[in-house]
Amino acid sequence: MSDIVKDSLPAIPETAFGDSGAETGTAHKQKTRIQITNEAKILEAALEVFSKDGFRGATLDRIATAAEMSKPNLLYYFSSKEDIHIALLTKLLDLWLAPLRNLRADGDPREELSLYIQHKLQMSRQLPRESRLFANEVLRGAQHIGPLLKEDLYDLVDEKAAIIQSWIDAGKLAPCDPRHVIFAIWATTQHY
Amino acid sequence: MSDIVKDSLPAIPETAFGDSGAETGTAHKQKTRIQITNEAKILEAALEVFSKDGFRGATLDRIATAAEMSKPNLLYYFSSKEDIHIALLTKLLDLWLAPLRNLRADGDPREELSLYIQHKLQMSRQLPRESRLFANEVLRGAQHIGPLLKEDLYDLVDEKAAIIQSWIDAGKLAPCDPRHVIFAIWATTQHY
DNA sequence: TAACATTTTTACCGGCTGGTCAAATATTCA
DNA sequence: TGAATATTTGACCAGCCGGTAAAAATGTTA
Repeated sequence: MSDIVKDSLPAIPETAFGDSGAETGTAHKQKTRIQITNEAKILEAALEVFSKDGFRGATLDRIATAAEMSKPNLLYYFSSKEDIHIALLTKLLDLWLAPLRNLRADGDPREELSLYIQHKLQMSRQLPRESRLFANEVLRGAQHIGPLLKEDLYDLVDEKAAIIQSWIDAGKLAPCDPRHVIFAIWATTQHY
Repeated sequence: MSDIVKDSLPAIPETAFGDSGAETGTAHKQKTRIQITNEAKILEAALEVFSKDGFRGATLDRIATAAEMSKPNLLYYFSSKEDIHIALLTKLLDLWLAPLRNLRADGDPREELSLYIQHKLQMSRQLPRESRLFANEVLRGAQHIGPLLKEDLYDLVDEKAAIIQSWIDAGKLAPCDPRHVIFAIWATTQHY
């Protein structure tokens, strides 16, 4: 299959999500090497399973098998199925929001929106499981990341919708609902 | 939420899918009134549940409850969970393909593609459950309608890709992979 | 109404589900 | 080393899963 968009944009950094070290605020115990590697294995397995079958369709058994681990052992690291799901979404949220974050008020609307779309498309091609994971979650009404989103997403959408509105007001862009623009582009995220 | 597209296109006919009467070929027994109404109730309930939770995530119990029916009673009309799912997809396949079918070779490329997109968007807004149902199915690799699709979809995509290619050859459209155009627009189907 | 076919319910099954518990094992470190 | 801690395992549970069997209830028709 040929590409509709060039693949050499900013290039999504695989290591964009760290966080396995010092926690802020509450003094957590230092994580063991085993803990770190096993939690990573579990989240990788969970990404595979959740992105394919959705939250309800996924099972702990399959996640455990994919992580090469017994189910009780898996539950030693995460206390419930929902716990894993939330941990996974939390870990990937910033990555998922990155394209929108990059939208700049200064700059040509057409160019900025085009960049945003390319960034989104690039992500859905390079990280299809992550894209499907969020597609599934949003599809089902964002039941699990609702609280998370409140902190980040709403402000972000507000902020970027304001930018789009400013372009409209300046006559640089045809009048339309700024939020609807963002949502419409979001819908394009998943290519399958 | 305001509309980005005018809602008064061809208007999707609710009764576009009949089929509850005479079967072609194999001589089926005439369906009872009760059969007709109950099968309709089940498919309506199944649409609700499958579109929300996907195939694996959906359960017969929930479908039965939604159809106000006991589970064994439900299984009197459809012999398995997969049976219901396939029946539902089959029933809605033509509806789902309709927008693409309408793409005409004669006519302005910009206008035709724009119409196609509007038709798709209209469908995802007016029939969100149906859209999500197919989105889910395609997302998981079209495991259940694979056979069905072979009959219809591949030919259809071939045919319409050829139309787009002819526009490119005639210099009416910027060069690109015609199939990719179709897939990109498909991705826009689900708005959530 | 009686014979018949259709529909619905009740009771059930084996396997899977998310999850617990306590015991066994491996690791760390004084 | 050995004690303390961290990890892993196996056995288990109540409830849900898709699905079955057969009897009971209902509808149809002569």
